[in-house]
Amino acid sequence: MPDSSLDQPEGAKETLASHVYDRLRQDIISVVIEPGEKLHIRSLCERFDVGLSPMREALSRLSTEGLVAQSDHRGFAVAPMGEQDLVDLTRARCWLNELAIRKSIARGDAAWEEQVVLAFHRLSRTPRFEPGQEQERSPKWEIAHRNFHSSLISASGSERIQQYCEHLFDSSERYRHVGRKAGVKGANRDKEHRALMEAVVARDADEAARLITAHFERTAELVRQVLRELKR
Amino acid sequence: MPDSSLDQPEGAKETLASHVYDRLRQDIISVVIEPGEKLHIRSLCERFDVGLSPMREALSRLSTEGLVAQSDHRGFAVAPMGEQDLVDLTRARCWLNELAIRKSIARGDAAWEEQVVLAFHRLSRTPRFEPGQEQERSPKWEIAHRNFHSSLISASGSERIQQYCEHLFDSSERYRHVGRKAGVKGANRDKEHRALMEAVVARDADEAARLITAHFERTAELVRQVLRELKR
DNA sequence: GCGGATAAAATAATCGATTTTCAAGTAGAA
DNA sequence: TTCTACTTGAAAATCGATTATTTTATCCGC
Repeated sequence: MPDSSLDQPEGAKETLASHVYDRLRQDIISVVIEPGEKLHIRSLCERFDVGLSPMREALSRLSTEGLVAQSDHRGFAVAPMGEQDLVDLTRARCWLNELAIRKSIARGDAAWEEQVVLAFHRLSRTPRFEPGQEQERSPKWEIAHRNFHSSLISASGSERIQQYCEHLFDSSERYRHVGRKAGVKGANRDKEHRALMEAVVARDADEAARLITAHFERTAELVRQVLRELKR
Repeated sequence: MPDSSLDQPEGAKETLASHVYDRLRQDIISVVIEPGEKLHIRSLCERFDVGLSPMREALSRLSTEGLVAQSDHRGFAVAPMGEQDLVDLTRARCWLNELAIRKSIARGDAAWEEQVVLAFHRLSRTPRFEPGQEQERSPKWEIAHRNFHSSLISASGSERIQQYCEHLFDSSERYRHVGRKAGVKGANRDKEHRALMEAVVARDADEAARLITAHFERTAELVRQVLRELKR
């Protein structure tokens, strides 16, 4: 029985805990659940139709990851979001990705270069929205976007650095979703991606570093404005 | 209220899960449990005298942290160690700490400087070994050591970057313990720490970056040799 | 003897009842 | 009225039994 990702992607193999972890994680990142919201275990169990143990395990994992805040004997809550946190996150993201892309350009071979070009191509060919629903971003686009950014730094020479970058990417995704919900458009995102790809092909580390930082800071700036308005 | 790690770390407040997490974590970092060793839940429950749920929760947290490897339906095992992993880890550590110390020197104020000086002083005043047992490193020294390295990067401007650095520090601690067990001496470690402190006070970013990288690479080199011999 | 299928044992994952803990609300005293 | 001590209800944490899965052992047919 090959698991067909159509009917039951979370079919037979995975553990319930893993499954529920993925689902809850997605809900938090997509801001389906509000930041700061209390996570009552019982309600979650009901919602996902599992027992306490797997639910608890999922929450534990998410809490070491920083998406959920845990305090002993007082349960779990979705990690709060705020302007200060966004500043912290954006800095870490800029610095780490700049570092990683420089190292990648220095160490990456032709195969890496091709990987970046390919990832860019796929991203540019993926529509940002599903033909039906214009307000929800296409999951396919999100995956392609993720892959593109991942490819840029995949030759850095340290698996861990990449892991950290991906972790930061996911954390940012939460903020991007807040922006999207408020109607912020990433207007010339495509152009920025193209420029990044071209800098890689040209092996221009300084330019790539400049671009990636600008790319992140521009997005963060848009979200910051939304956060300011929400607070009022 | 500094933690009373002497009398009763497992006071009244913590949950069992948190407590057992701390204990197991320490055992893994100190290489009391061999890398790669299978972690049979039942045995662990017996060992720490808790039920399955808290044990499972502790293991879950450790697995997102990377100290324990989890595979669905096949249980948990201590994360393996190897030369390749050490290379990856050391690179990440050098790059991230260099970055963080540069940012700290650029942004840190006088208070930060004083903090570094103080942390160094305390470290230099802490004996590396407990007067009785010469082969086990003093926990107090380890804490002071950790604090010193933490202080160096505490003005970087991003909480997350610091968290990553501390995470890497802990991962390295495992390798250092392997070295220590094999009788490797960190001969002029003290001198290196002093030089780092002085570079900070002199606000010499290039020198500090050079020193921190050298510091990590030297330690890694010693451990690498031990790993080579163990493999044979 | 060897390889593949089947059965048995071991171990992980899950559930739901039970225990423990926290905190909001209430009553009594100053 | 205000403060403290007690009560009580809600929620989290834990346990041990049960279920599902993997791994090991065994048995036949070749």
